[in-house]
Amino acid sequence: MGAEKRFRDEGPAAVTDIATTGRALPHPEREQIRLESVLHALSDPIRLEIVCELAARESELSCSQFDLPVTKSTTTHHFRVLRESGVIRQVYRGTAKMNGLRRGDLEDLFPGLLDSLLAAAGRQAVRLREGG
Amino acid sequence: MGAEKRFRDEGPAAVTDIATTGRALPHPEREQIRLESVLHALSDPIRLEIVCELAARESELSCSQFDLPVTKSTTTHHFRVLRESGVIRQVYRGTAKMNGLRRGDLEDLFPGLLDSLLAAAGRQAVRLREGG
DNA sequence: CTCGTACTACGATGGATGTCAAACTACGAC
DNA sequence: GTCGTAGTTTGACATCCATCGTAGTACGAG
Repeated sequence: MGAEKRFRDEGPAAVTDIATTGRALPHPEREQIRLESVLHALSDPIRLEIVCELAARESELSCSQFDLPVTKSTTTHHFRVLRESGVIRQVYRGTAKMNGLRRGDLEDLFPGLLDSLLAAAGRQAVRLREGG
Repeated sequence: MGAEKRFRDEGPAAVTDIATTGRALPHPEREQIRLESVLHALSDPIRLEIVCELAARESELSCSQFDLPVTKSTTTHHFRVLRESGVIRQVYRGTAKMNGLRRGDLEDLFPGLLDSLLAAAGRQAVRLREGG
């Protein structure tokens, strides 16, 4: 699927995002978010877990607060997929990178979808835990 | 992600599925359906289109009734992914292979999810058509 | 039995994807 | 400035995946 290549060549001049600290991160606009990309992003167990965790706590979480069974570079990769698909918003705060669900945008584009997905994931988690 | 290999070695003796004609097709049981697999299946534009079409007409459709921009072998591939993920049920009727959504099973496992997904897909189709 | 239709199976292929290790950058604290 | 923490980048690698073409199988009609 044609994932648009993105560039990180902005010098210190091009700070487009209003982050609390430097370093801008490319996010798709709400209108650019594609359902297929969202579904693809959530079709990976680790990314689904991240999103569920993010939904459970209402607040934003830094990448390091997740206990994931992969290395740091893989973690970076998964968070980037989630961001570039439009599922989460990432902002630097000092040395930490805070992650938050883009609830509003997703609800606008696909009403009810995120909640259904989270409910489905929760249900399955229970089902798998009970079933052994 | 680990798709369980399946076999098609049942001789003329093992007709497990109650098809109108021979040839059985392996389907996952309802309890075996995984959310991640469903999302992965639907994250492909062609497969999403198939599912939308299948939902629009309430009836079952044969593979050849879809006008897809890929060859026959690729079409076979996509239908198999949908079947093996538990999204559709396939049954042979004569030389045709009829496809139907597994609405009941999916609703049982993930209440409301399929409708949200279909609504989201429909909404996006409208949005993309209008936006050019 | 033969033929046509509908679909499958089997490679092959180019591109995406998940994973890691190692080296690197950015920031806050001291 | 130096150090440690947090996250990135790069390159490598194995696997997966969508796609195709060609050859093959299954079934109904004649």
